[in-house]
Amino acid sequence: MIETFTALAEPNRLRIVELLRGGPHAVNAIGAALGLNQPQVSKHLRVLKEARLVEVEPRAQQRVYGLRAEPLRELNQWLERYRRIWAERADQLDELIEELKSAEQEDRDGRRKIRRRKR
Amino acid sequence: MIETFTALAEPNRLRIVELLRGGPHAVNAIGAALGLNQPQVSKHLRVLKEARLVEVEPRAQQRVYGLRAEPLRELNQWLERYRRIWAERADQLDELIEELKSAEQEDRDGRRKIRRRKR
DNA sequence: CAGGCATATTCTCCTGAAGGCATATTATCC
DNA sequence: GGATAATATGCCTTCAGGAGAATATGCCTG
Repeated sequence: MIETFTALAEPNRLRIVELLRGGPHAVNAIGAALGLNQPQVSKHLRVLKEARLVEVEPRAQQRVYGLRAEPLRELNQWLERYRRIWAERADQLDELIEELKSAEQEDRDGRRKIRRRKR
Repeated sequence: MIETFTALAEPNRLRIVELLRGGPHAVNAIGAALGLNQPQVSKHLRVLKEARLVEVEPRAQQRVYGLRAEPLRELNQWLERYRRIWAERADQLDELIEELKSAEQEDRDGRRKIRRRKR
């Protein structure tokens, strides 16, 4: 998971991935499309390959790179575990704020101190 | 998007996010749970906050951090655009390999050269 | 097999970011 | 207001990794 995030965190690498979304490309095509020189493209592709985000197919002297499904599926699964958070309309702390407001309400007729509860 | 990936690419930051999945935590609680000293926790939280992945709620002297939904939704949307790839059973290059096999088939009774097509 | 392509690798330089430690800041309690 | 707790910030050092240029490797054609 970390490796996937790391690979996608680099701007040019993300651009490469976005480009490959349209289908497999050869190295020089990627460089031409994104205005990168060839060695950097190869290096970025290496990282992406190690993260298993792309795979290669030799085509004469060219190497055609295409996206792999697996890490994207894993990313989806990871995100799935957070669905409870992003599917609900409110953020986590909104509920907490509600709690606080009720607490303040109770405090109306008492001391102004707020007790902590996290251990 | 890049900012989200960058924030999640750091191991300790990812651990913090995973921890916060269970609900909001105060800074010291995070440090205790993950074995990090306080300044690093604050710094990581700063990055996460700038990436809008977390938000703060003051609670007396403590700061309670909780996850925000928005970037996770954006991540889901981003991933959605790749659904065509990871939803299908095969990777991009598998189709290409099929093409190649047919091409070789044609070459059986001709020259052995393979024409490129990507410009 | 010589020559030319397409790609990969190596080396060096340099910037950015993470960790550790000390200190500043903010809020609470007495 | 002074002491204390919780957190944030600043400084320093270290290290990973990205860019550039040169070179190596592999493959094809004549």
